[in-house]
Amino acid sequence: MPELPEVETVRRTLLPHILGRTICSLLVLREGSVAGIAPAALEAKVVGGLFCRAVRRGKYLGLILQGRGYLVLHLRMTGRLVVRPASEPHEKHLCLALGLDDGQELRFVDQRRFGKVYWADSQQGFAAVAKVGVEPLSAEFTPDVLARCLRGSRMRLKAALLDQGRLAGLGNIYADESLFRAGIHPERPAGSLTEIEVERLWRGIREALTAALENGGTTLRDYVDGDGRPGSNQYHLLVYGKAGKPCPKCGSPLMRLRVAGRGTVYCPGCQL
DNA sequence: CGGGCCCCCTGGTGGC
DNA sequence: TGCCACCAGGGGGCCC
Repeated sequence: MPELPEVETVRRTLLPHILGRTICSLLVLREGSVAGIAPAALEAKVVGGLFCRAVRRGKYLGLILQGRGYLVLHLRMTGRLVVRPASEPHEKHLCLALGLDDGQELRFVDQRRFGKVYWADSQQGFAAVAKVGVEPLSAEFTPDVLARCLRGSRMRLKAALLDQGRLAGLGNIYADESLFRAGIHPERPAGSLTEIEVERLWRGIREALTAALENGGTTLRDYVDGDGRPGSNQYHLLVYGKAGKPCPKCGSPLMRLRVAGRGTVYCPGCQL
């Protein structure tokens, strides 16, 4: 499940494959994967365009075509971006293929079909598609900013962390990892944290995301980077997917809850 | 405002 | 071996 560290890793690893390349063709195999624009209109926007930059906001990836706009992607659960020679057979769940001027294809493959491709004509358009809150790895994200994200909210804390309009890019894995690192219970009312707890949560979020980024993301099943390589952060997770196993801090069994419709793992001894 | 549920969707798992 | 219910979840929509 690509969250911020995975999408950022894709951005960094994909860039060398597409930078300076011109798009020669667009093949839409699954119209449902294209949102907000008709496939023919998207074709007119992208064919002839040159990749000059790639940006990320939360879990949204923006591949910038010089003087044209943003090819925006959201990978959702199982979306993958792969670069393959155009001569290679299509993947089973291929949704969209961009022919490049070096004989390669940039392919959007998505087994579960939740992923979406959008088009934005401008930076403002990109911001309107990728309408998310503060970037947790930016300098702008301070404990004070986190406090403002949570202040006055009676939502359960984990639900607030998953709310992309508040913080950009946390999904189920890193929400659990951040809360464990901070030692705070996922069901605490978001607005009930003390200043000290907000500071701990701020650090927990930063550390969980930074570690994941250093490890090239978490590969549980489907996620691979722009080179087709899995990440290794799954070997460094502290609690996600480890219900019943001993807590890495205190040894008591990790417990499982359902919060905001998501499976949630936490330590009843450490997270208060 | 927030919680709960459904939907989109496929493949893996476990029960019988 | 096969069939089937169930589960995983990002995000949007809907109702209460």
